[in-house]
Amino acid sequence: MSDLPFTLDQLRILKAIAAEGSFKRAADSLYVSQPAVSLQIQNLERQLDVPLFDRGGRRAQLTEAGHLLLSYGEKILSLCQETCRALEDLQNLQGGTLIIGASQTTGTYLLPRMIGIFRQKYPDVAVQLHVHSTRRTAWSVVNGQVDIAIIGGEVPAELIEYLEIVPYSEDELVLILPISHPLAKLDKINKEDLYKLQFITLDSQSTIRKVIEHVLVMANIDTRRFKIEMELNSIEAIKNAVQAGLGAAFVSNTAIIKELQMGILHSTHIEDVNIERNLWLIYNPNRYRSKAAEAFSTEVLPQFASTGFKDNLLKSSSQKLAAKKMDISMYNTDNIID
Amino acid sequence: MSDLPFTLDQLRILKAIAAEGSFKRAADSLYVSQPAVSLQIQNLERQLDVPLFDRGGRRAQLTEAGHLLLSYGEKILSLCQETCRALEDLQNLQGGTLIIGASQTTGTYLLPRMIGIFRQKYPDVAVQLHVHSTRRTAWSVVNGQVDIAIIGGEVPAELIEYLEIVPYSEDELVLILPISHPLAKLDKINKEDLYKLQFITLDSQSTIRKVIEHVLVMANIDTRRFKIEMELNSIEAIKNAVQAGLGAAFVSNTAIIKELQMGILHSTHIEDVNIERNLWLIYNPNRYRSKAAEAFSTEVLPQFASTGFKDNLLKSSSQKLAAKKMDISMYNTDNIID
DNA sequence: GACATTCAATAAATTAATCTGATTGAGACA
DNA sequence: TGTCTCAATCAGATTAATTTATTGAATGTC
Repeated sequence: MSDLPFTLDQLRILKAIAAEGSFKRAADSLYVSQPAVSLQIQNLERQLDVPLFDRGGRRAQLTEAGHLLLSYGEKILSLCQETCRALEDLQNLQGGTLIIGASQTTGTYLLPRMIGIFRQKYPDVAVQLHVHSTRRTAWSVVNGQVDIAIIGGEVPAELIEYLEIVPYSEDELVLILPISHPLAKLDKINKEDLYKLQFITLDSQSTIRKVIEHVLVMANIDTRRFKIEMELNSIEAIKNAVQAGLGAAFVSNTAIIKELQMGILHSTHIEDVNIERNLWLIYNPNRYRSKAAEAFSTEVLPQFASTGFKDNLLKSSSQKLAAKKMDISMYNTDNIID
Repeated sequence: MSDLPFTLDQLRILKAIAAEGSFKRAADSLYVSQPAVSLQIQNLERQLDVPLFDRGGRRAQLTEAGHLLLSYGEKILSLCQETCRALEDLQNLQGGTLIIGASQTTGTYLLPRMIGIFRQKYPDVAVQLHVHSTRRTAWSVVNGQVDIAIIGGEVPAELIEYLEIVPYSEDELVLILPISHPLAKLDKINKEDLYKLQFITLDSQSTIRKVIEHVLVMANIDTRRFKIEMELNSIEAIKNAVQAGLGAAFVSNTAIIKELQMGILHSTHIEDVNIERNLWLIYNPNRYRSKAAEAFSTEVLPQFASTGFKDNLLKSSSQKLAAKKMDISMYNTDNIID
């Protein structure tokens, strides 16, 4: 098949002969027989149609063409070595890239800490964090743009069959109030008090808001009576708005750790209501799992997971889905957050 | 014997699969059977102990390691080719190959004449002419697939530092009309008449069209008022369309020499407007320059060049850039012509 | 949902390439 | 001239690579 007039082995032999100064010693240094060396060089000369050695005496002397090929050959072989090194590095997590997807809350408050831990262990792996809507994140995992992702919303139905979806942990949503607010003194507030508040919320399509409304409606709270002061699309912006006294908001408790410590926000619960959502780990079981993704999954993720996650992970990976082929594309990218 | 974990043939196969997007098509393009490809890739994966493809379905998708090996493999293979060229060149300067790149107009009308002259002098040099978009041509020069190229468009900014770019000559663009057209009797036509014409043009992304629009707008002509009858992607097709009376078009005057002689097209100018573009000679100063390329540059190119080209060439080649390491690859190939 | 198609993996058989061991011939040196 | 070493050559064996044919899975079609 080969259109190429030489092989890497032939270059290696050429180099060895040049280094050793004799076919015999080159053969010894390469642990092959002397005829093997002779034949390969003959092949090489025949394929290139150029003599590479002056066989005047017993000493092998390179011709001009031999020198030229040797100098190129050394470059080629060293590139080959570089290639091997690069591949090894990739295996040993000395290089490579880990791309993690997340929705806003987890991407902002949870993953940076995880990535910090990972980077301490594997400083040579470049980590990228892609924060997008659940929908878009799921698509990225399916088509391989993202290795693994942690999301708070439901995976679009059409993608479920292409993904491994593992319950990762729970995210508790709490009500935050300005510290100056009269209700901020209480540890729990009752349902009726909710109707008196001004709310600052995310977009109505966001997962967090959907979860909240669902839980509250289940608890016989009429969310339609809520007064919504404003809708913002950033959790940081909501926190600042609440802090400035503009109203109350539901946010993940992971988002306000710092503010609670500093005493600039107050968080509280609603009597008899617990607002929680599941966080899910998703990955594509039909794709090659990089070493970096493996290390992140087994060494970092469990530290932040709820109990049972590890078992879930193992179970799910053993119940491998039939490998289905994915050949559809995402057309409308949305910008729904969280 | 081989300590090397891959062979050049395996790299060739890997590259073919990546290019063709399938094992089967790669096998066809290499003139081997499909199992040969499969087996070689399996060997490669076994030797490297790393999967190179995601075999999710029928589609072959490179893994991270696959991409890494591919990018190194391309470098290695291109170095091998360079080696061959250097060797060919050494044995006989009348042998060897000269590969010239060009964009559509120059490749169709200018270079064939140049190559004819060159072949008279050096009948044993095999000359290849690669006609592609400016962008793709520039990439080919950078990675050594093409020795020298003449292009009409701007070199992509990211490649400028890897190329020597020399102004070569000017290409004048003229308006062509069917001989039966009422305006064909005039030597020059005035601006207002342009708005009455039906135009046949190249794609709006083509260099020629960009140049034309730019010059006309500078001359206070509102190109948005032009009636565009059709867009074709071949200059020959445009000429035929004009000849058939379907409309008028702007083309390089080098493209219509024959038609003018035969009297089947009429060319004209616009009053007070001169549409010209620069043609550039590009080559890669960091690569081995073949004897054939040298001969073409010094003996044929000057015959068609504008005055001063020779000085430019000398000046530029003396100001040799520090050899920069080229470590990027071209990802999206475009098909924009000229 | 059944059918035909296409692609990649596998199996078995064939062919090609490469290696080895033994031998021969050609310089180098005493 | 004889001896020694090296490289070339030959025949046989081994290994590697390729081909044809087949299977199974995934897609697309009606």
